[in-house]
Amino acid sequence: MDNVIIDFLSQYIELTEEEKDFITNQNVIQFFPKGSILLSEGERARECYFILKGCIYSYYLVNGDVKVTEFYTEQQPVTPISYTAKKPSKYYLECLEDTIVALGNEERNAALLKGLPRLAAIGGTVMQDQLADQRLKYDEIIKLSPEERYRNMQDNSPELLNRVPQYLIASYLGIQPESLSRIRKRLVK
Amino acid sequence: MDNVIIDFLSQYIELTEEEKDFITNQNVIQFFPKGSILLSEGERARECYFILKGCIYSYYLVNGDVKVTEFYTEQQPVTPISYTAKKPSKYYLECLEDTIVALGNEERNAALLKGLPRLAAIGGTVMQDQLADQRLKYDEIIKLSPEERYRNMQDNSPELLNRVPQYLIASYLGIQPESLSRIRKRLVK
DNA sequence: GTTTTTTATTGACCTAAGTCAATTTATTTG
DNA sequence: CAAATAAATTGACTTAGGTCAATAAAAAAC
Repeated sequence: MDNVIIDFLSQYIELTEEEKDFITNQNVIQFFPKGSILLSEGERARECYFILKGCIYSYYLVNGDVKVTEFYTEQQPVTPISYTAKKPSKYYLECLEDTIVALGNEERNAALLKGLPRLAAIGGTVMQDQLADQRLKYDEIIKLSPEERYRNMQDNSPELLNRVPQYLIASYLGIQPESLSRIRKRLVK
Repeated sequence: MDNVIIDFLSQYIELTEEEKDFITNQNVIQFFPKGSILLSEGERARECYFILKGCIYSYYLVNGDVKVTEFYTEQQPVTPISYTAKKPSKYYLECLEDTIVALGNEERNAALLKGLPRLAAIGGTVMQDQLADQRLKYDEIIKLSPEERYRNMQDNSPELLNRVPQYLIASYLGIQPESLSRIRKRLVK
């Protein structure tokens, strides 16, 4: 289970066996059952997560309607804006499945960096990658119709489509469940 | 003119007069006339920009159609994905007005950091802010209709609406110029 | 394994945005 | 400042997606 986090870091840096052990021992692992709400609107996040197993999604509640903005799965860091910005969150984080995460917070991350200063160097790169991903996601929404974005999901992340209920996919695409149902019908032809 | 960049940095760090002078002297300032293309699709960006005066916008060309994704104005850093990711750009950067920028590149930024190591500390914060902004922009597009987003622009950045031709605003909102014209007509009532 | 609840589909109708063409208004440029 | 070009508006019509209600299918709970 723990090697998920080692695999992730190994994309950015080569780790010795001792370093891997150190990281593994520092980790605080926690299990959340499906439906657990990790962060609510108005709350200030004091922890960030790295998903070892399971799925988390973020959403806004806009006059009672759920507006999904992201799905996170294995090997993805989940860093709430309210964690870095230190102010109340405007969105929710909820487990879509039973989920196992490695927990981060300020003290623990500081301790990890102290014991393994080489990690500091990759922090910027990870964030750069996240920023680039986020920009590309935004750009895609400007460039493509909901139907085209659904086709992109079929091509690029078909596993998500099986994992996530369709009405949440619809919300993620910015449309109603009925419309997604009709898009799917159009596409099978 | 130069104090634009000092003002920007002062949001994050307090600078002594000597430090301000040092930064000002390090700056490479360049003028680009309206219509200059700073980056083209397929090109690899080797420079990043900080806008002292003027306006830059980024856009994709999708089968001949311009799809605007961002407008940058005074006191904003413009860091192309292709600059950090070191691979060909998928979008264009063009000056909407006569524009004056401070130029950054790897050597110059390294020299700046060497002379003023305290600056390193704020790099992460600037990037965190940019990531948070980018996420919020994305979330807004999921949550709001084109009309609502136009109203948001009226409230939050009315100066942009005067500075930028309407057909580019339409593209930025993800709609056709005709539709924006009709939205505007609806709203005056 | 049957009932209950949740999720997905379908139909009928509505509406915002798209498309294409024509016209008006602003901006450039000589 | 007149001509040329670019930008914005308007009209007529199409279409993708929204809405509301009913039904079907799937999943969860007992």
